[in-house]
Amino acid sequence: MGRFPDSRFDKAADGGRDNPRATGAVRLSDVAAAAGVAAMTVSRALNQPELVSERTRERVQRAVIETGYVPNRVAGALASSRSKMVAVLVPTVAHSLFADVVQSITDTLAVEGYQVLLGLTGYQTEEEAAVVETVLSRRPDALVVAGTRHSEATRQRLGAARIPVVEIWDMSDDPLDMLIGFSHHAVGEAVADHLLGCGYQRFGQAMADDPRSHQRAEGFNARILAEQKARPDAGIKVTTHWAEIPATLVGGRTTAANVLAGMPDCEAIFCSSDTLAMGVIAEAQSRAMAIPEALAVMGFGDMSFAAATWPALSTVRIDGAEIGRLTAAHLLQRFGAGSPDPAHDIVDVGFEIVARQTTLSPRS
Amino acid sequence: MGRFPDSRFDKAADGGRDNPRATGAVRLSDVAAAAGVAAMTVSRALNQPELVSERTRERVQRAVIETGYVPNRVAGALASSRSKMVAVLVPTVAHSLFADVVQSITDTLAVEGYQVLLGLTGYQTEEEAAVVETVLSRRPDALVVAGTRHSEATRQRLGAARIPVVEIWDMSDDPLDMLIGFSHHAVGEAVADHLLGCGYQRFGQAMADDPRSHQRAEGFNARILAEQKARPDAGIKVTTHWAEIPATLVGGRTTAANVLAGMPDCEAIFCSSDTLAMGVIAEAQSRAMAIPEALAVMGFGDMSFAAATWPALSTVRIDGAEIGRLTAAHLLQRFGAGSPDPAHDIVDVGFEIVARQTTLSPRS
DNA sequence: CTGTTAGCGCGTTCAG
DNA sequence: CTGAACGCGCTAACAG
Repeated sequence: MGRFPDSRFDKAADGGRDNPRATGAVRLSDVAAAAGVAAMTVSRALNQPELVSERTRERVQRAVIETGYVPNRVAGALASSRSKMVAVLVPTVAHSLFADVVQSITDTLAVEGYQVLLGLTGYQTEEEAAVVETVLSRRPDALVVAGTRHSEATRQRLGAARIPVVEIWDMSDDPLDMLIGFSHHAVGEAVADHLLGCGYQRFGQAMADDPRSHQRAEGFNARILAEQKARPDAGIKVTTHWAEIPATLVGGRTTAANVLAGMPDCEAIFCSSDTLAMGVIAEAQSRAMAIPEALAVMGFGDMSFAAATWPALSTVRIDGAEIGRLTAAHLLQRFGAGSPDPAHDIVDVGFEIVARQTTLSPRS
Repeated sequence: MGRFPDSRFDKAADGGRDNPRATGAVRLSDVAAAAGVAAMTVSRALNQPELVSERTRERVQRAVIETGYVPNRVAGALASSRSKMVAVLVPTVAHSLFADVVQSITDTLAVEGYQVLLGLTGYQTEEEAAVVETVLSRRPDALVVAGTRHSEATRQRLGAARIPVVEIWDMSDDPLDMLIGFSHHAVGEAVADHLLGCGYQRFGQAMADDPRSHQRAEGFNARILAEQKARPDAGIKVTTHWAEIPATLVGGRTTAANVLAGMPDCEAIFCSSDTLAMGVIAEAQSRAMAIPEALAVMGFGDMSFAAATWPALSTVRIDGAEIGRLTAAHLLQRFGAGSPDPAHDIVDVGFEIVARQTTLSPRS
């Protein structure tokens, strides 16, 4: 009582209601009374209208509007053990890649009446464990998590939760449950192959210092080194520089400067994200280096904007929106809301240069 | 039963538990039994440890680990009518401005044990109404909403919800409850004053077609037109072009092209967001127009990255993170977690060029 | 400091 | 097609 200074938070100030209660909110039974039916009938009229006669349905709807009833899904969730919430765990939402994922999942689930419970894990496994626990305490109906590297505690909790779990944005031989992702190592390889195919020989990397960027860098380097061995006299070389996370334009610019300081004749720079690529491009512009004539820039993420801006910019494209949509579709399928078409178990994540399919593998 | 094809979703397959139940999850009473105490004691040991003797507390903690108990906050929320959730409603999360807000609020609330229920409203009042209703059905403890223009239905529901409501990112003479914002009209005016002060005379605007950008454009135009009247022979002119939402780099580039087509001698362009500004800069670069010598670019949002990239780029800066932190701080204060310092009712939203304070005005 | 009782508001189940 | 009883898992309020 009186936790808040102003009267609107005093529960006693419930106004002219007949039966003032703790929350002061309109309940199902209030609507039922107004409509002259049982509470259960109101519940049905709202959730399974087809089971209720049209006449009662109308009376209920009128009563709902009259009373200003807003269903209490907390109670509903407890009674039915279905929360209509999906937890979405991403490292950060302040990065366009993940922001797009969250946007897309949210939009898609909203259509089916699901809501998103957001969990931001940072890039640390430890923090993820804490977020997983809090999030699971809300009993979401499903959980989407970016990344496949989890602490043992997280794996256990996620297993015990007995809900569909979808790992996205990475590859794994041992998925927790379902997986919609791709190999970042393969992305790096594909980028290297592409650039080698273009005839470039002196490469720089401007990579964010996060686990998945490291994988892309490794894939890239592996291919470059292999080519060095295959053609030892071709003058192929590569240098890698790291940008602090979160990746920013400034970070991209600084890292580009570092790359060019160490390798002034660098021909092409591979960046771990679109944001960094923009920074690299900025640095190039400020040095009056034409793109891509003097310096080719390779991004990662949905760089359609950059591609349109600098037409010659090559880009590995992963459509975050599309990943989101697929994710949601699969979740819904598991919920029984979609068609159980087995063909949907094969997912093309939408690479432009790299195209790789992953299989949904429900835990046995 | 059997809604899911694989057995892990069959509730009967509860395994070797002594007392298989609907959800199959460990309950408070299970922990209580394991610890040899009453359920209530476990609840207290977890939520108000200071009220429990150290010895029982330890026994409980051991039992929690043993059983792998994850609290059910759905039940907790129903019983206590405190959900420990804060709803955050923004038009989109696929825009750096709002993504930063969400990131910041989430981080800050997490420290106090609150979680974010995300609601994406699009830019439409109508959609907002629907999102408000669904979100309120989860009974959040508070609600943060971007913008001050709401439908009548929304205003009513928000009022009836009897929770703290914080409007952010805009100004209003008639706030629903609390308000942490600023006037977009004033931002436009300040930008115009700044550019006029720099001696520019021929202005373009590249604005996103959303309500708040319109306000900034109006403020800008109002000042420019006033100056025109004051100095009719100074050759001051202005042209405004709109970019489709969501704002993209490509949109910025296209809009810049439109501006320059209609006003080839344009000296300065005011953009409604950092993203559009980046696109305008790109277009300028591709035309070999030096920035800011040939064309000055003015952004809006946290363009610290761009400022570092193009040092001469002027920018009205609103620190999204800071807004978030303030917002959260105020929420927590209302929750009783912060000090009820009345000085906190005055908030500086952190403009660099425009500095304006707003007052928190709890509804009477 | 600990335990007991009685709901929170709704959905499930089974009768009518 | 509609209704009544019961319980989801937890916490408020009180009693010891």
